[in-house]
Amino acid sequence: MRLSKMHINTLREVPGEAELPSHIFLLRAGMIRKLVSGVYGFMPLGYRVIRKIEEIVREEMDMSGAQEIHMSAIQPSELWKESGRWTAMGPELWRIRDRHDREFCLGPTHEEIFTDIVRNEVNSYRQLPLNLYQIQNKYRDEARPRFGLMRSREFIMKDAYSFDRDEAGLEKSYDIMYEAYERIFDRCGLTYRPVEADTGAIGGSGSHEFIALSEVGESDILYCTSCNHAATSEQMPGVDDIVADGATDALEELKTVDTPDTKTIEEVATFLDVPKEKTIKAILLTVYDDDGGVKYHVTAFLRGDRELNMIKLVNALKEPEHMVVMADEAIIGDATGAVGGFTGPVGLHDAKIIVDSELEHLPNMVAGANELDQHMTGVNYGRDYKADILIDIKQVQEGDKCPICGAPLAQARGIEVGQVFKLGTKYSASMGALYKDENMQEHPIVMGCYGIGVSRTMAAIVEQHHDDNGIIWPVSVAPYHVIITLVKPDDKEQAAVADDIYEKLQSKGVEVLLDDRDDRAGVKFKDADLLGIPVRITVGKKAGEGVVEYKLRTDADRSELSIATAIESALTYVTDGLR
RNA sequence: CGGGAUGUAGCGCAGCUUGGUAGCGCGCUUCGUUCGGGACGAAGAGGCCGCAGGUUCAAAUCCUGUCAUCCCGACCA
Repeated sequence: MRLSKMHINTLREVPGEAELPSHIFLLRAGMIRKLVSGVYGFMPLGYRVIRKIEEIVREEMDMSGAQEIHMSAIQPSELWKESGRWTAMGPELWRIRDRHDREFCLGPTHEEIFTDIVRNEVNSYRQLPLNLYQIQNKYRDEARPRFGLMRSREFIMKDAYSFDRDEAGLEKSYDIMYEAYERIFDRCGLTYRPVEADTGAIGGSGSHEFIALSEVGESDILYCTSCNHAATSEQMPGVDDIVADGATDALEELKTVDTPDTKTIEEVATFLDVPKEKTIKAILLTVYDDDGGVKYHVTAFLRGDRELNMIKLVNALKEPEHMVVMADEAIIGDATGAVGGFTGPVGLHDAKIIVDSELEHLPNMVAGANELDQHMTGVNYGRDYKADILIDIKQVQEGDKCPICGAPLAQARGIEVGQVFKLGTKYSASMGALYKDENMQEHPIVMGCYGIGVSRTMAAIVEQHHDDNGIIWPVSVAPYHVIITLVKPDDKEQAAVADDIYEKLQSKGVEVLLDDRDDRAGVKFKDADLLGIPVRITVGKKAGEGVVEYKLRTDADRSELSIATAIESALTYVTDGLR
């Protein structure tokens, strides 16, 4: 492609809306353009990158035995009501109506659709296992779209669904997808880590997220420095501190003490001169029903220095996440006897009491007395209060113990580029996707689902591969492999050499951009760097002597090579980059 | 959904306090000189100053409302 003919518009200045490198450079390079908040279009070079990523995904999916289909993004509400997610998904589900006032949604994911297809078309165990996938636009009406392609309301996703006759089959399908995902992200040039993940609203029995490591990522992960166990910070199980300091045996008497103006854990601990580990923190929540009415109140208790993990709490309550919200202190106080800042587990009423498992073993704690300016000391689980639910609800943090081996955990941030789920029979059972076995017995099909955010992967690649001057695409996803910078397009000798290299590389299957624009050399160099084309061949002054300049985008050095050697080097580099 | 900020040319911004003919830089067009790391000069084109009300002789500027965009938080298959 000749740049003089290509529609491209690079920006010298950083658009005000962009904060992150991926967002800034993709906009500046003219690869993406925003339509409205969270909705982007892809321009020629950007769309080539998307297609490269899609092609890698396709190759690996096809090689893994999956078959590509294409379903509509428009989905009838009936299917979602059948699965129960029409209400469970909440406002993120992008709902639309047709002229007959019939309800639809723009698909945020396609479990319902694929389950529907399969229940209509699969009857026999002979048709299993089956893995269907598509690459298509998804819609989620995000509360807060951010960072360009990183969190958008419309995005490109590959979603795959596996159908097996039993758990053993699912395990196999899951492993195949897991391995395909490793190959896909390897080929995209990403540094990533698969981590154990929460199964969220989709439900199911097991899941991994593939996290592209990046400081700007929105996902928090924890990984063990010793055994390599890794999980999202929401999912990492807490390891309870077991206190065995002798005091364990001697349970103190329950006493109420005056603690004026000590609403925070910090203040209480300081006032009573005890470590925060000896205190109990209360968190008040309200669970709402579908009509917006109060279903019941919840008081959650944790050791004072801990943070609540909302995901664990919601999972323990078995309620849809968006129905559980931090409570209005005044309302919940009247209903349950809690007193803001002085809430404790002793003497509450009309509230579901959920207690972090750690507290079961911690003796003689300090907790709110449910009276203004008063706390209790010597609070012991079992003797003084009991939980409706006693379970791990604490947020695990860097330095906490690995649940597998006990070594300290390290924390990292990253971008979730893929996720694999073991769905089990959640959808097949509720939607009646059944197969008959050899004995004419009907069973629900055992499902898995597997997603890759294609457009988000593009952003993640840029986050990991850029410098101050622009993007540095890995060869595998670069919009073009080689850019020939023709310094003086009107110099016949230079133009001839550039054309020669252009033709020769293209004939070998290399994708080449020829920068024959009537611009100064500096402008072309800056653009080449911004666009991130892996190999640059500059045809300039010495073209007449058969010498050109060869430079890799990853590399600061340039070298002068003969035309033939430059072509050979480029070809080798590109071939190696494509593996 | 809470908090904060911003809407003026394709992009980046000034002007608003103190109302009086719409500005700057980049980009774009033309001409000339330049020509290997975002050149220089000259001449141009390009605006419902987000939108709607209000105050006023007069509103980009003051007031009210509204919409949009971004940031922090909440939320996030």
